[in-house]
Amino acid sequence: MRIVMHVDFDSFYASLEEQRKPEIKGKAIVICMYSGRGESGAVATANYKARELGIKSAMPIAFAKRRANSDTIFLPVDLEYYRSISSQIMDVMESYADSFQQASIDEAYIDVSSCESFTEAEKIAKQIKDDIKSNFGITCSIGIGPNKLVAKMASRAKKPDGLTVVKQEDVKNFFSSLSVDKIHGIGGKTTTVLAEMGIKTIEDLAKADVAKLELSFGKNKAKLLKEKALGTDESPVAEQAIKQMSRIGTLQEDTSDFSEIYKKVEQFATEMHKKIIKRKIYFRTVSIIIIGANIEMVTRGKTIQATNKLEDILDNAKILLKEYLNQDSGKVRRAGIRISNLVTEEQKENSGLYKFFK
DNA sequence: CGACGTGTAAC
DNA sequence: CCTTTTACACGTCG
Repeated sequence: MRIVMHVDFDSFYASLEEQRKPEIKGKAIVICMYSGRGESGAVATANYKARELGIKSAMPIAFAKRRANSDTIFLPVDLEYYRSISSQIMDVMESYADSFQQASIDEAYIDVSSCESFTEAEKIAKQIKDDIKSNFGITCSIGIGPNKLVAKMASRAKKPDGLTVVKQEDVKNFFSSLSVDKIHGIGGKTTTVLAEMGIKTIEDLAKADVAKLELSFGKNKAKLLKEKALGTDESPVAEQAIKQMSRIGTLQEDTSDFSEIYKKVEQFATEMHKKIIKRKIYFRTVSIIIIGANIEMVTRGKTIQATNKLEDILDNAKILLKEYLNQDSGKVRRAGIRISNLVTEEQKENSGLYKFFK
């Protein structure tokens, strides 16, 4: 039996800004991602004061400004700073872990199965919270459960600065009160379809007929939904191998001019190339990502032999972009690049051997 | 089955 | 009025 902890830093970006700018403490704070077109952009994080005004992550900045009052602070993201602090906190947390998994810049799973009991795990959680608070001046919310799914849902149950423990025998009771959209992995679309089937609570979902779920969701997802509703999750706490890498950005203005768009793609490709060389990663697929003036996203990709050369990204991106602009229509608002089908050096060598012996 | 493009979801 | 990055599942095509 495992004991898994999920740690979630409370409105991380906003908390860090508050921490280094004491004069804004106590105010509504909105951390913004600007696209480079004046005030256009989206909200990355809003602190709890700002959330009370109805300002939420992913909301267009223009919307947030309408909801803001004269005391609301708007700041641009400083990702480099957040990343450096995040990595320091991750190091601290990892020191408490039997195994560790960073889930994002502000979330991590800590396997503490070597604890004799949930009570002991809870003590460690308190230590972690104190440790983070005294060393970095921010709070976090922690959930403890028998697996990652339950731990994650527990950490969300009480925020900010929460600590929630859900033992195996408490899972059923903890879940029964919640609506399906509280399950990690069930978003708006799935919730709507489930509601049409008369399934509203996690309890409803746990009792639902799998065959009926399969009609709407397909075999795989139906099974997954059912498992989640029962609080089952065997996935281990372990760092996941990276499978793809992408960069995308907004153009100065909407355009269908090849060289304007390619300039941006080239810039992203160069940055990404540095990263894969440093990490000794090879790729097999190059894709361009295009978001039109209508905000619809399109991707066009091509798979080749494993490589790590910048030239291979650039050449393929160039071809794909030309093809796209030739046939498709409409102006482009945002453009970017993705490499996927990532392989390690070793995997690349092996695929070479396979070819050799074939 | 692999490749490709889209949709859903979470951050 | 519209950000960024990653993962995964599904349908389709050859």
